[in-house]
Amino acid sequence: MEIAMDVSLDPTLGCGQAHRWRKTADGWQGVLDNSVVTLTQTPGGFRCEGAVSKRKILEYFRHGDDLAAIYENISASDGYLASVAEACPGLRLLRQDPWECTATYILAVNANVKRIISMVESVCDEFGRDLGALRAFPTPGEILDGADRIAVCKLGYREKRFVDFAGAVEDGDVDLGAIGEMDYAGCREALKEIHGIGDKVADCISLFAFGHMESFPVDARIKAILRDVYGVEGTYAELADFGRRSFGDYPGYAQELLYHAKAVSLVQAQSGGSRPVSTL
DNA sequence: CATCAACCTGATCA
DNA sequence: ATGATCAGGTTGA
Repeated sequence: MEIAMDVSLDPTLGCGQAHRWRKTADGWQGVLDNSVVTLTQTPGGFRCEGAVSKRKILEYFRHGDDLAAIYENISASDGYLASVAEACPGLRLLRQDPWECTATYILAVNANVKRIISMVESVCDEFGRDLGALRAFPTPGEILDGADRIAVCKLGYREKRFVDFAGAVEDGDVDLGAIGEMDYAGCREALKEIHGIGDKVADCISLFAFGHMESFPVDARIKAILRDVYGVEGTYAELADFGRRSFGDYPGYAQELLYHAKAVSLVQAQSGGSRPVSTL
């Protein structure tokens, strides 16, 4: 199936917002709507091999986002971001499944990308349904049914949080559908009620699963960029607010671009690290 | 309300 | 080789 879209698969699937995409010789392989799919870049978008509906693909890649308009808006807000946007065309935010996104970001706490991937994969290997080349991300029920085997996944102090979250979803104590109906502030607060979810993870889930564009997650990397490039330091709330009022109408996209720019070492080339550091 | 040590695990660095 | 430090934070005091 051919998908026409303004998108670059490499930064979009490889930037760390989703944790199960792997670049193989054939293209990007992952699981979408419980089907194994392989995505290959084309000039006008990408080709998708696998049993998934076009509707699901378009939804996952946030087809409605007008990337040109978003990049233009962001670029007008800030010179550094303009250079980042120009250097990284086609980076899209994804709309991830709320359950999987929340569960994986509970695992992502205080761990590097490699470790996050290893934890997510081990959870899929241990509990997920066999889909052929890959396994599905497990359902809450599948995790609870095999909870006595959870130790093999080596989740550390995330283990109890992960199983407890599965139980809360299964029991209806956490209603992700209802959280999806909330505005950004409500969504964020509701997510923070869940043990193991703090400011940063709540913002990631608000952005990557619930599509709240005003979310500006501040992790260690973003914090370093705000300090080194913008000379800003402060508490989580202060830094997130700085991001929200500084980068146009799409703070979430701005955050993802800044994050990716750091990944490709643009910060050193652009900042020079000469600006004074101030507090808010 | 801000600060801070403790926390599982695995990788890197001295 | 073996210990310190750190990595996409959160919690609880």
